[in-house]
Amino acid sequence: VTYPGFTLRTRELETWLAYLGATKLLFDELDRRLRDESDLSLADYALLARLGDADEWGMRMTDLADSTVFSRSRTTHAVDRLVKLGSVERRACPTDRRGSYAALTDEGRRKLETARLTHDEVIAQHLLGSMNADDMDVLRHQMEAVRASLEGGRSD
Amino acid sequence: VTYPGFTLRTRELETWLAYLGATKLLFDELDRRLRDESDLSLADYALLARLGDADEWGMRMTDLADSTVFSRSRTTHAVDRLVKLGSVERRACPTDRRGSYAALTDEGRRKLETARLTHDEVIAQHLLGSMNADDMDVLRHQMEAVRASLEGGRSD
DNA sequence: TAAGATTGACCGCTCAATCTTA
DNA sequence: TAAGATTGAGCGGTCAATCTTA
Repeated sequence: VTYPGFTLRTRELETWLAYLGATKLLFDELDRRLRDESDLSLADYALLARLGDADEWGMRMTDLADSTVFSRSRTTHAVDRLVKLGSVERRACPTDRRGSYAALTDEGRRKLETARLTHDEVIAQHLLGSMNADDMDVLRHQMEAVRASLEGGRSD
Repeated sequence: VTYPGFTLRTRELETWLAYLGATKLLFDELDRRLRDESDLSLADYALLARLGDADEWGMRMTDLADSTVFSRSRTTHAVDRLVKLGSVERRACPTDRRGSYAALTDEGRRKLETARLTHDEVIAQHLLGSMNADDMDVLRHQMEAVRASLEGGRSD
């Protein structure tokens, strides 16, 4: 289907442009609402949400980076900021002295609970608002295919 | 369907996370390939591509900003950089002396032609690769609904 | 008074280099 | 020698302030 030295057809280009534009608007809106209402960027929220799913010991930095699709250095910088803000704390890794854990503080957990309301509301309203269960399944499968097609590269 | 004080269900959350992760991977890959092969960021490419669709006079800065979903100031900064690189030139607006036009130079047009190959290849391979025409229509309609739900806010 | 556009300070992200332990 | 993680310089984007013309 696809080859070097080739050009997108009209339907393909329009699909991509619709996806690009809508996605930028959605991410920007979500980021803005989280900043306004919880003083958190979308990237910060993604990190806290991941840590909220982990147990009380938190997660290894590398796992946190992988699960958010952030680079290692970005994860280090962002976690450092969240530590300064009091939402996250670091812990040594008992089994591998190169390793480092990040975990939510009580304050981080509270902040996450509040921010989740904003986050879920924006996603429900603007992304999922016009979709039924079938639409969601279609979108999810499409996106899983995209991810499968790309997985394996990332690092830092 | 959606209200404040509410939480995403499993299917909804998984749909969003699949979309978020795949989109980040795709945008990062596209940005990386454009930088490697054409020395252009994805944002630069979006601007050049829009100018490439305009006539030889180019576009007003505001129209360029709106069509790329960038803020006005970001558009100014980015166009300034592209002018320095020789891909874009500025022109005065004859009918409104507040206005400013940006247009491709010959070099910009050449650069766009090359970059378009990379751009289209990545999109065709990783986004559209596993879709048929119906899938594309579904995705496009979903994304148009998202955009409609968000349109009207942006400025700077 | 508002619209088009720009400016500069600040901040987060990327990249390459570095450090430490496996 | 490689893996986990961090560091700091450089750069692009945001935001608020500003300038000019409508």
